[in-house]
Amino acid sequence: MQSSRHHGDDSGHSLVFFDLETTGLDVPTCDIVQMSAVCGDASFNVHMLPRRRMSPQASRVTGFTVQDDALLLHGRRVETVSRQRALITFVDFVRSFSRPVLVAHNAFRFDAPVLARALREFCLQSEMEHVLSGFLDTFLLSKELLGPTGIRKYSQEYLVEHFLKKSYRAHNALEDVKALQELFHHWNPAPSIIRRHIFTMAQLDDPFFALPYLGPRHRFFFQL
DNA sequence: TGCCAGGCCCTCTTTAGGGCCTT
Repeated sequence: MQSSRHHGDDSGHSLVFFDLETTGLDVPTCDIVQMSAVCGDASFNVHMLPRRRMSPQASRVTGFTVQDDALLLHGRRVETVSRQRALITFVDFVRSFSRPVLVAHNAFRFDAPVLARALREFCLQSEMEHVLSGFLDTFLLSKELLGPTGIRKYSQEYLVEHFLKKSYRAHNALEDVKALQELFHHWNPAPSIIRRHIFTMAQLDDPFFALPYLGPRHRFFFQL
């Protein structure tokens, strides 16, 4: 039975902001090294040792390196849990909320498919699908929400600086999710816009699902 | 050892190229 914890929007969804730090940007092959989430005051944060080496670019951006089978953050060892344990506890965290939606910046292209692949490896995808109402991509949502305002840059770091007038430790997953939650509450988008941008894990593998995210030209084409 | 993507969008476009977003 699910708990009734609810920190969400007016449509009854709990918005669980999440972020992954990984060994690189290659969605089909990268490994997760940090997984963080926040929903209201509840937070989740685990580190895990990657199987593949960190790309130099990812190390430079995140500060994570691997040395002697230990994960280091800016040269300091951080505690890790097994990848399976990390994913099981994450599913449990998500399960503790009412009608949870996992929210991330660029979730559709990056965080959601990387998470789905990791869950699939440990046969946890169907369990997560059962628990989860869907994903929400704040990158795509912000384009619709802010496009008419003339904003031309949609990186999370820029949006946080622009709207919240502050900088933060970007690329630390826990700091990223806290900033994203604050940014989202600052925007306070209408439930209708939120609902329009929610997608399920199954839809990640559905080529036709890309339709709602296609640009005006494509949308016009399909309306013909 | 050494290096690393992909798909959409925009425009000085469509016989293309470059930028963005995530690490």
